[in-house]
Amino acid sequence: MATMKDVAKRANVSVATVSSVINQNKYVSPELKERVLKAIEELNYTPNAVARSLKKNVTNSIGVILADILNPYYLEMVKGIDDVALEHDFNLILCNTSNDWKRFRTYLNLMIEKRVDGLLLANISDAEDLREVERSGIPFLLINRKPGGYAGDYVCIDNFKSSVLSVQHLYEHQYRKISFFGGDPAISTARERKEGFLAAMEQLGLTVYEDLVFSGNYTRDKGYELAKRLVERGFRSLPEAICSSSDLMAFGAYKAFKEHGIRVPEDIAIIGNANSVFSEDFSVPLTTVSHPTYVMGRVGMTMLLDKIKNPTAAEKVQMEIEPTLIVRRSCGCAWK
Amino acid sequence: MATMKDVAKRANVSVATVSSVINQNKYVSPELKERVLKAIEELNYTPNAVARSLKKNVTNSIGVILADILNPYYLEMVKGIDDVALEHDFNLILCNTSNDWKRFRTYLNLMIEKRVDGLLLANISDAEDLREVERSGIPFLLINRKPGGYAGDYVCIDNFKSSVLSVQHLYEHQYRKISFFGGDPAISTARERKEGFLAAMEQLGLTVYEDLVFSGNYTRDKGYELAKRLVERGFRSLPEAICSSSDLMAFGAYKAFKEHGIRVPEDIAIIGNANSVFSEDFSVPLTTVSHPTYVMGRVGMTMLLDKIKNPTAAEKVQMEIEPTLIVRRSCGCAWK
DNA sequence: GTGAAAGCGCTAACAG
DNA sequence: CTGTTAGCGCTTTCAC
Repeated sequence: MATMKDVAKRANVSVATVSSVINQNKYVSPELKERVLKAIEELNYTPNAVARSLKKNVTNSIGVILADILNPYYLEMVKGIDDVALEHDFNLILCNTSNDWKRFRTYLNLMIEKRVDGLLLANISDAEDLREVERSGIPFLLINRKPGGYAGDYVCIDNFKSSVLSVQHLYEHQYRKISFFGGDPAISTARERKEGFLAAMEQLGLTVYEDLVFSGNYTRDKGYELAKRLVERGFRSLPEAICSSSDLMAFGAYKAFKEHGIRVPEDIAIIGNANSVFSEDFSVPLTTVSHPTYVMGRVGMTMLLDKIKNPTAAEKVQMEIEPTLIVRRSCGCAWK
Repeated sequence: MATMKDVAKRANVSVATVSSVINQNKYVSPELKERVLKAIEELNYTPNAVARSLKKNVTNSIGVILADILNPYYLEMVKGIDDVALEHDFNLILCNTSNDWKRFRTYLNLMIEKRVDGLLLANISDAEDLREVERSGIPFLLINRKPGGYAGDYVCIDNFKSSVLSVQHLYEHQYRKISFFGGDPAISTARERKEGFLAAMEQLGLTVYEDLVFSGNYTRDKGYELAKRLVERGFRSLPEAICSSSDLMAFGAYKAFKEHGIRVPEDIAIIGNANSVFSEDFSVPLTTVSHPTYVMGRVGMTMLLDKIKNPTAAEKVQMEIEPTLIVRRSCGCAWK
């Protein structure tokens, strides 16, 4: 592959001149410029970004660390990140930890070795996991997840609010006995959604029945299992509505109810969370909460680039993006 | 950030020795090794992969170019690619072209500048688009899509077969008048699915009604629109079944039929394609064809790494992975 | 076994 | 304005 030296030789100029015309940061006479451009063309020369990175100590690449790439929830977020990155000529190095701590460490180390200019971490629910990142000195920003009470920079969805919206809507439907299907308490978003549920219940003066509040994970199977458990306690003790922390659990719950002849929303209402693809095409169009993940990605990447450009800026950037309720049918709207 | 020189100084050895202990490619006496390791620890030294890349002319990174990252179809594929990459200490640079030719060129150029060791292209349906890639000399492999009659290396799903499976299954249900909802003919997978449909129809001796064969795109809206068109021609002229090239179009078609009181599968059967997430939770559990995209990703990355390791290997690697039929309810199974 | 030194391709003083 | 040159941090001969 042709190098700058080759170009310089062919154009009969110095490498400095070649560099100047490529970077357009110095005046070069039209004649020389012409010659250089011609040589570049003829040699099919492409600048070597590796060499440039070594020299300038900047790689124009960002490491994006995700807990689970199979989760469609992250799709729009990644697109938002990527769109902004490209606008600034940055590249994304994708790191999927598969919720595996060892994999996380491996990736983190690789990112440090590769000298990424910044790190976007979407997998941190525990401050402990940040130790190594901080030690590296690489600018970073938490996105989507964050440890409780985290004082550093982050951008995320207001998960607390997402549950509040759900509970309020169910309340307006006159439901009073509401069950909560929560996620994994090890994950910050799940903790926040639960807190939102409890706070909303209290604020509305509703009784929280301990045996109707569940933790688990965001999967369909878990929703199925929890609903099944509810059903087995007897039809009479069923809650009037379910506030689910994920759409997937809502899907699973529906399946369990259906198997037992319990109708949604006639016998029991359900609200999901996160507005996943296809939730509209669900057996009963799912009422859920929409999370602006694309915006989160864009904002996150923008904030990170700011930090990189301006590392000394003291002000913390903490941002929570507002979710919105998407009313469809599973909550009982258009039925009652 | 500490460099090798710093480590060498602190350990009172030469940089060559430090390099040797890091790469473990030369004998170093236990004492020196000990000292070096200690210095590395104390200085929190991390090797600079940029410098190494420059010297070794190898970056350990692969550019993955996708047409549309929002399409969940690619999720498992990317995971397959990433899993294999990590096993070999490679990183993925994610490039989402958003079906934009200019973006593709921009990314391609960036990948060449960054001197990726290989390119995995999931967006090529036209040989023309490969010109620049070939000129770059970077090892590459087409994945998922490929130009018709492409003679280079690729791995993809047998899309032809996916339609054949669908038609055969519909045939077994005694459906004879079958409509085809196709994708964008500019995309290779759509072309292949259509060819498979036509071939299967012919092979089974079924008549292909020109006005029941549609091209469009894989979206839900398009499915809705096409079904609507069908309905407006009159109930009597409706086909018995629809072979859809995508699940999304099947979802859209269902919606249109439902609005007109046409039942699936009682009045008309539908088979989707690609087994998207949630197709099981669809209003009528969708019969569809499963594409082993994770396997495709793994195989693709493995093949590419082989090419990188062994650039002179003359043999072409062309692989088509078999899809499988997923029978659920929309085809009429468990009803008739 | 260990170290000195050249050089990967580029940028950025610094001279001229 | 243009060219010379010293590195960026690392690997790898080649001597000792």
